[in-house]
Amino acid sequence: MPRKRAKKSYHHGDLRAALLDAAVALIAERGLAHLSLRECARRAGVSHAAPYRHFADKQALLDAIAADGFSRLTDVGLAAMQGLSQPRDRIDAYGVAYVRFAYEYPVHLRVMFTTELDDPSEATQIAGSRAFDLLVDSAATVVGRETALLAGFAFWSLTHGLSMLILDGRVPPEHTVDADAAEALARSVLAMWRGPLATAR
Amino acid sequence: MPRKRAKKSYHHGDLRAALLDAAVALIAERGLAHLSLRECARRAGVSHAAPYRHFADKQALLDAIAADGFSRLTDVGLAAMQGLSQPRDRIDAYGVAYVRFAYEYPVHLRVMFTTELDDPSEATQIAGSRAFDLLVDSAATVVGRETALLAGFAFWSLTHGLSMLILDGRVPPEHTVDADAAEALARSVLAMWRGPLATAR
DNA sequence: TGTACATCAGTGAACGCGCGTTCACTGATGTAC
DNA sequence: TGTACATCAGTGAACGCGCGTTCACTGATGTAC
Repeated sequence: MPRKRAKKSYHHGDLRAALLDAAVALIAERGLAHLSLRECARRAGVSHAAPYRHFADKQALLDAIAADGFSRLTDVGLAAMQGLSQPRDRIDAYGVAYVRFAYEYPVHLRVMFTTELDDPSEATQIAGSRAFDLLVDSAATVVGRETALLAGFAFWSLTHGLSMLILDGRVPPEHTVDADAAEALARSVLAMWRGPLATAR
Repeated sequence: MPRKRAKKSYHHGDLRAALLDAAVALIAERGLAHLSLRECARRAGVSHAAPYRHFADKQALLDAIAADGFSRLTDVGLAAMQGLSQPRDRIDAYGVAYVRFAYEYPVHLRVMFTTELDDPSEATQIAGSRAFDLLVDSAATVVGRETALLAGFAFWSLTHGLSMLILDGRVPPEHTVDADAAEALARSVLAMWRGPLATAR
């Protein structure tokens, strides 16, 4: 369905976005291994050669999903931290937002961290670094720059691990009935750990 | 190459194990999406129909890798905990062993937690539960049974997250030059967090 | 405002490929007597 | 120990399929004048 106009034209309007949506839906249904450009084209209501006007090849499609995911993650992280002045609060907020993002965009998160994407574009690598740097920078304001990297990794491990376990269905269903439940689980898990980054609770 | 004998017989000797090895190597090289039974057969030096004497289909091969991985993980976890009397030490040892396992068997870990495996066999599910229960049971001896599940999840998240980040190459290379370096990183990360499960350090 | 034209985003046929799976088969193995 | 025979683990041909990618093409779009 064209986004901007409903003309009789065979021009799609926003095929690129439609293909990305179709790809994400397809991966959600059948898994990364069964993603196919032809099926994406079919779902977007377009011939199987049309995607090549927007993506050089299949890898480029995956790359776009990853880049999109990283920039969304950075966005929700920044949004969650906004208005909080205490560094510890900011980091906690980022962690909770991370898990919520995982719950809401599971396919994106999986593609962001898949090794099926052979060589990510520079844009994707930069977007990925930004999401992580945001975390390390925040950690630095709490523990100091010299241990910030390690502290950032530790925090990243915790939130990333919880996110992956949720994605893989390893968490009892009652903790993931909806995004709010997942977020509550994230808060509990973060609270279990009283590290140098933890807020006094 | 036959394991037991070097006869002229066309019987392989241990084709099942050879196929599993080939599959793991193939996934390591090309990714899960490019795993193919025919290529595994080729690498095992056998006709493309032979694997069907050992695995019902491609999913069954994946399932076997996952089950194998879970049981290995449980084994290394138990081995690491053996001889340690302090519950906190035992849990820490399990976490370090987990990360080391991830470094040494990255393909197994990925298959264990992939959603490409549509419906794991009962054996695989049981093996998976055992690995996790080991963790929760240990946690229970420290924090008590009522919060053990949550504590177990938190600890699992941390070690699993760090493992996945290592697998995905998100950790600076100097921390993963070998298994010992990865293990040292695991110790540092675990040490960053002083939770109810943490050893007094 | 109208028109000529370059550009762009689609089409549909065609290519070659490797895959999963089935099937009838055959040669090797191991066991009962 | 020797032999007959059931079972087992391979073979190789064949099936149908969907895929990624290319190509010459055409109709729509937007812009310069």
